[in-house]
Amino acid sequence: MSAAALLDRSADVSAQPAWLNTILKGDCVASLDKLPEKSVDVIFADPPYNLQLDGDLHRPDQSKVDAVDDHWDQFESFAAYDAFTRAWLLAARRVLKPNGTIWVIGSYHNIFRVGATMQDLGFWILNDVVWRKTNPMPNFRGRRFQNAHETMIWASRDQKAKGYTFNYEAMKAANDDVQMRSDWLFPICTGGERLKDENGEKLHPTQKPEALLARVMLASTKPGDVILDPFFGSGTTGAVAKRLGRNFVGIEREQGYIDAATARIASVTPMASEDLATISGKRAEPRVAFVSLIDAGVMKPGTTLYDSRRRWAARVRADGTLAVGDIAGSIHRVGAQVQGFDACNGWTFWHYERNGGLTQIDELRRIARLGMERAGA
Amino acid sequence: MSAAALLDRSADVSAQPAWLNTILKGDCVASLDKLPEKSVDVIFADPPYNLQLDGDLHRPDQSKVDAVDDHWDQFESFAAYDAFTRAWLLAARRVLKPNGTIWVIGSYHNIFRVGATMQDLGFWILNDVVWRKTNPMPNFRGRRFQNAHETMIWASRDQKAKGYTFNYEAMKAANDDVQMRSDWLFPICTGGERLKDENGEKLHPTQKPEALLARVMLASTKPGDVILDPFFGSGTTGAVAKRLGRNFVGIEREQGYIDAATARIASVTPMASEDLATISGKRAEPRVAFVSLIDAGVMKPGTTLYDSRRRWAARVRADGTLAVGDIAGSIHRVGAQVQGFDACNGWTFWHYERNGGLTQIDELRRIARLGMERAGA
DNA sequence: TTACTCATTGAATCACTAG
DNA sequence: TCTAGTGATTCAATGAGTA
Repeated sequence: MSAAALLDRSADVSAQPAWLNTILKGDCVASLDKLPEKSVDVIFADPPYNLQLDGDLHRPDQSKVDAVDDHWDQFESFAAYDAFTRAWLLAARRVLKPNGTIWVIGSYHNIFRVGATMQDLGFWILNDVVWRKTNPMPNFRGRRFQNAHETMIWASRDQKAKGYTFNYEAMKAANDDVQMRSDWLFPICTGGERLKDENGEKLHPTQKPEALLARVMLASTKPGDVILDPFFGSGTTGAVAKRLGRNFVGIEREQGYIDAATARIASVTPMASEDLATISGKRAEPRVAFVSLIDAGVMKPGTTLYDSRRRWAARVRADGTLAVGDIAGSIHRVGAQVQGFDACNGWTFWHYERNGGLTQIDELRRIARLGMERAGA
Repeated sequence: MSAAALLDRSADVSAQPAWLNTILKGDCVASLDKLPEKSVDVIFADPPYNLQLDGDLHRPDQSKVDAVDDHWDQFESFAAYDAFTRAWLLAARRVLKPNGTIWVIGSYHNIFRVGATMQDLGFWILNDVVWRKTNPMPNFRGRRFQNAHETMIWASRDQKAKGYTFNYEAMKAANDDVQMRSDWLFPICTGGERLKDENGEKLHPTQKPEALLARVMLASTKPGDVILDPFFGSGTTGAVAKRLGRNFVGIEREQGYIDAATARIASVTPMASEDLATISGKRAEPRVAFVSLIDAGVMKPGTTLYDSRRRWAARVRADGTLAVGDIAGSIHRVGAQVQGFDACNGWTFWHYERNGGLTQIDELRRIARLGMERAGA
């Protein structure tokens, strides 16, 4: 989307639902049920794992606990946590667009149960991403390894949903031109970023760093997308969304957190849209048919094309197909056939003679695209 | 245990059960049921990952990826995999000493199900440990993050078992005198360490590096302890156990793997006991991504960067890319493009304004590296 | 012997559009 | 919804071969 279109969209308030860029107060599942289905692009969830179990929770068969069987209580609390997890994930799934994705963050206390439940409900895991902390809390007793990371699960709505957003080229460019890995290094949230209450104590026990949320959104959303956070807490998701030109919806039960998050988000200045622009790879470029090069006169029928090492020579025909001996077809099919491969990118495989050397025909496609832009195509 | 005591114990063959330092052939659960209860100190398990591949995958050069499609990795459903997991974990738990611990390694395909089942059965998770690979396989289609790690769960037999072995001081000493973290960096198993069959092909599709097993054993076992591996495969657990003066028991179904593992272990020379305390893992040079400077707040989106002679000015964007007019990309690509070169080291080419003069952004990288080294990057 | 190029490979749940 | 066609996509190591 161009910067101008983005501005238009922001200005057209009437087109936005009332819940956009607000915090819904109340229970997570009840609030999710009030949102329209298939209405958000990405969900970021940081669910609690130290649930205070309600007193009205009973064993399925009401039986007396055998004092020897000390697994019962454990099982009971796991079962309650699983039920809670299942309920909010189901409600969240209804709200997610078919090509939307969900991020859930957790530690070893809960992430395995959450991940298994996500799989059971049909979510399709794309990656598990490790947040490595530069400055984790030490292990004071010296009885375990220092717990220096948390785990995020990134999943699409279901297995066949392939159209999710992943800004591959931007992630790669940001990572010194090699693919972004599944292990990310960030400091924990401290200092000025950490919200404090009136006593100077930390407001929220698990406030996430904005850099973590920024990476999540830059990787899996576009400007103008809607990001839902069903456990909004101190509002990091909302603050980062606003800064990065995205829309948010928060759900939170406690008024104290809602007040703090509202003030926090109000003080955020959105970034200039030219700083939000992102690179996109060839996939986003308009398609060019090989035959249109012939139509435009930049490629003449009868021209001979070669692979980079002149192992094969092909003749361009008037209808935009190539011929090598008995083999004929598109630039891609013929390129694949002569090499004995299933597939081949003809644009980069075939070359034409220019100034005594060989030039990829992809160069001609680039020129054709410039012409298309001038024509406003 | 002193070295002398260890020698005594090795000499007293009659005190050792017949199954010690052998590979039991057969089904995992059936073989476990034949072992006496509470007889092993540590279990290391590398169960099938239940990969669900859909068709072939080719590299950009059209070569086919040799994926794990072995029959032992095929399960009909999540329910079938869960039943399998539950069965072997239950059988393993009976064999484990009350103060014993268990390690299970997996990927996002299976580890969440395994972890939840472990909790259901009463195992008490001590840590989840991330194995970060220095040289993971890339994501060839550019549709996800590079899957650059696997996860290990380390758990005690139950919550109240506090007497498990954890060699805290040895781990700390091996890690430059700071606590060993839950994220470990090792290369995958290649080169001379990788077992080959008679055709020169990899013998086992998922052979683990010895360095990984060595750290597991140095952390959670003492010399003379018994380590059980119920999915023995190529026998890495046995080879490392012998080298480190520990005893092993393996369980494996396929005779081919048993033969190869037996020969492999026979060729291992045990380390001198006085050397056992001084081993540590390899460490790698930290690499800094430009975007991490933004994450850390030392570089702000919207900042203008210049080359040393201010011939070009570029704007830093939120996702870690640079923009000069229509040109956008990584610090390296943009530096190359404005100069008309094929390549450019953006770290030394671009500068930022400081105290009225220009400073290389490489200076910021040096600062970031100091922080990363502390995090064991 | 050294330096360089080129081919190979590893636990992988790896497209998208037009008709 | 299905089919056919286009065409996008890789990092770190090892090891063989060559200059």
